[in-house]
Amino acid sequence: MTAAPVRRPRRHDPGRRDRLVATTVEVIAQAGVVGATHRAIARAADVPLGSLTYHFASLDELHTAAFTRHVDDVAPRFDERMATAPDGAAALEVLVGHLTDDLLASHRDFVLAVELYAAAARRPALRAVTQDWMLRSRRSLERHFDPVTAREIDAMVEGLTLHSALSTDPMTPAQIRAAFSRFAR
Amino acid sequence: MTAAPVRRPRRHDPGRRDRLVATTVEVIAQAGVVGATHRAIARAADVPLGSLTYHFASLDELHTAAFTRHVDDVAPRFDERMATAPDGAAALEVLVGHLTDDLLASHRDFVLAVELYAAAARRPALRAVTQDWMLRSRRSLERHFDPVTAREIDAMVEGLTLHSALSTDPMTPAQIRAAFSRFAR
DNA sequence: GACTCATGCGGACGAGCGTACACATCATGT
DNA sequence: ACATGATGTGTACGCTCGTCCGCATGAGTC
Repeated sequence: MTAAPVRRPRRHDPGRRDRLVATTVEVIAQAGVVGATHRAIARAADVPLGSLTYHFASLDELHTAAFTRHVDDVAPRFDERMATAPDGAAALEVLVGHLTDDLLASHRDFVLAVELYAAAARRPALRAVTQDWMLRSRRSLERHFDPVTAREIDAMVEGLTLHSALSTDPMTPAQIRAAFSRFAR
Repeated sequence: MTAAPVRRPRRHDPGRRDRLVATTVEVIAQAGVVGATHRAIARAADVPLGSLTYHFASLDELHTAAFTRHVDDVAPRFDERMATAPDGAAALEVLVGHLTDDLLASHRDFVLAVELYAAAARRPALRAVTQDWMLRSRRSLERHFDPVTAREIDAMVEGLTLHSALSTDPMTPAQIRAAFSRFAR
């Protein structure tokens, strides 16, 4: 009797490519771009190593696809929240919620943003992804504010996000609200 | 006649440790933390590979020393500039100059900042370095503004830096000046 | 001048990496 | 039923990496 070789059953898996991109986003969030190796991603997605080079020509391409996906996931949600605010004052209040509830709750999104910025500083493809994200945020804010103000608010959101995520002494919701109230008409 | 082995002359080099830290800062600025390997740093500093492990127990320790040095280099300069401003209005104008002249000119400092943030999200030692930097910036701003406003300005500087460095469409000095004027009393 | 030890040097080791590729499998069109 | 090509799998290659370590050197001390 020959021992049956331990063999993972072959799997027909349409949409694996998409699933790999989604998994890569999570691996980057957990281990950074530096930790998002072919092998780490393959392990996380439970696929063989060779599957990655089949679906993506290079690791860079996979990273880029992951960041692009993340932006395409986050930007529309932000836009939707901006769209539901009836006026500028409500929009500012949405921003307060965005910074207190969402971002503080998910270290994940902060890591993804900052990993993208660092990678974008060195890789033109990712710089384009970042610029797209910034532009979409500004467009969402322009639902309620003029372009110049929208840009200032966008910068403020970025800065407060950083402070909230890395500070020992996070700002209170009241302080954040006060900061945004500078932009009220 | 035996060929003389090509041998770099041994060098007595006091302060090599400091020089290695300084070199590491530059390598990180050029190639990111990911590119700041023992070998890359040794090459840049023109020292043999073994010298790095002699002076630093691990690569992490060297990276941390590099970021610490960078903060100790940048923070006092910012504080000095704030100290020379006679009043709040002048301080805001210093910030405009800081964002238009200094940061746009040196991609270097932007890369170092964003690399630090990304690394800090994962490594407690670097998080402490980042928090120290943030605190010192706020203290500098408190020379002219109350603590709450100082914090808001600090966040705005951070956000505008990001936008200036990564945007296709950088803000004009006039726009930056207008943004900071929201904090004038 | 002899001793000592901090410092400097170069090579080596094992691990993990990106990528390539030969082969297995199966959905699909005929 | 068969052919075909897209998809899935396992393994191997060459490379770079962090770290280690034996040895060389020479400044400082007596």
